[in-house]
Amino acid sequence: MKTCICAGTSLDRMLRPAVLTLLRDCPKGLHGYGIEQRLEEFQFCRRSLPDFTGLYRLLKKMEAEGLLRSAKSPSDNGPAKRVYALTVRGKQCLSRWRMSLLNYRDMLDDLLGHMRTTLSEKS
Amino acid sequence: MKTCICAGTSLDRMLRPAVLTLLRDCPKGLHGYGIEQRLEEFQFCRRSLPDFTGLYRLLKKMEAEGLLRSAKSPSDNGPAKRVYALTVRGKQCLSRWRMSLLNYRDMLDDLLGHMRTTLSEKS
DNA sequence: CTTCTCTATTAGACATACTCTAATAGTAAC
DNA sequence: GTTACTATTAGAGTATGTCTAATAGAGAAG
Repeated sequence: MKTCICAGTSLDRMLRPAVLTLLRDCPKGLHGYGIEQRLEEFQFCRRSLPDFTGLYRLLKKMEAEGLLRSAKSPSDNGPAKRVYALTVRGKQCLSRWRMSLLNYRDMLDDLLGHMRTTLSEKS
Repeated sequence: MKTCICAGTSLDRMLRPAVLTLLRDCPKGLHGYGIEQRLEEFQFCRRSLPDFTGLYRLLKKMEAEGLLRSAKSPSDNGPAKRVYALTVRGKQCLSRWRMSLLNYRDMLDDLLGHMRTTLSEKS
């Protein structure tokens, strides 16, 4: 039997702002593999790090959207990396994300309030 | 130009727990159209109510998953309705959702903390 | 009777943001 | 040469939506 979504394996839409935050904190840029590893710092990645494939595709998409720029960079201990860094638009995007996530938190609190409300009314 | 996701139009995964909550509070059951209207009470639906098609499909899926049961019911002022009500598994699912959403809120707070942290370090 | 509005559901096509499986390839240690 | 770590990509599938559009009952307005 499949596990129900209510088990809460992951919450979407947190990866983009997390990537933007990591890159803001690392002006020299980061490559996909390095980003993946640093995502451990975020609580929403504790259960399991996001899928590599998905992350790499997201980075390409964000570059196409003008939020990131990238350059190939040779590596000492492996194949060449593609290093991503924030653009000006990426920085603007990050600050808008902060407003949106605050709003999301309010929505979550509201929903949790609805869920609790009638539970206590029933008791 | 398309608007960026950072604008925060909506947050996924809130519809299922909201539907379960509405049905918990209405033991006689509700039909799709009625659920749609009551969703206005939830803050995450303020901007725009979810699409009818999506809601009806969700209800069918949740019934197939054993979370809801349904029955046809004639209507005074329109075509017959399909009235949905919670099953025991649906109630269990709802209480697990509460735990998951509390966890989501912690993850969101953590992410917001990361976003703020280095902003203040920079100033 | 026709048209409009409100009620009520369904179908098809698309978008987004993931996941899982798998392949490819460089470097270094053993 | 096999294993381990680094690094990226491709293909298929899933979950959760959106938009457009069709169908259909019932009551009111003209």
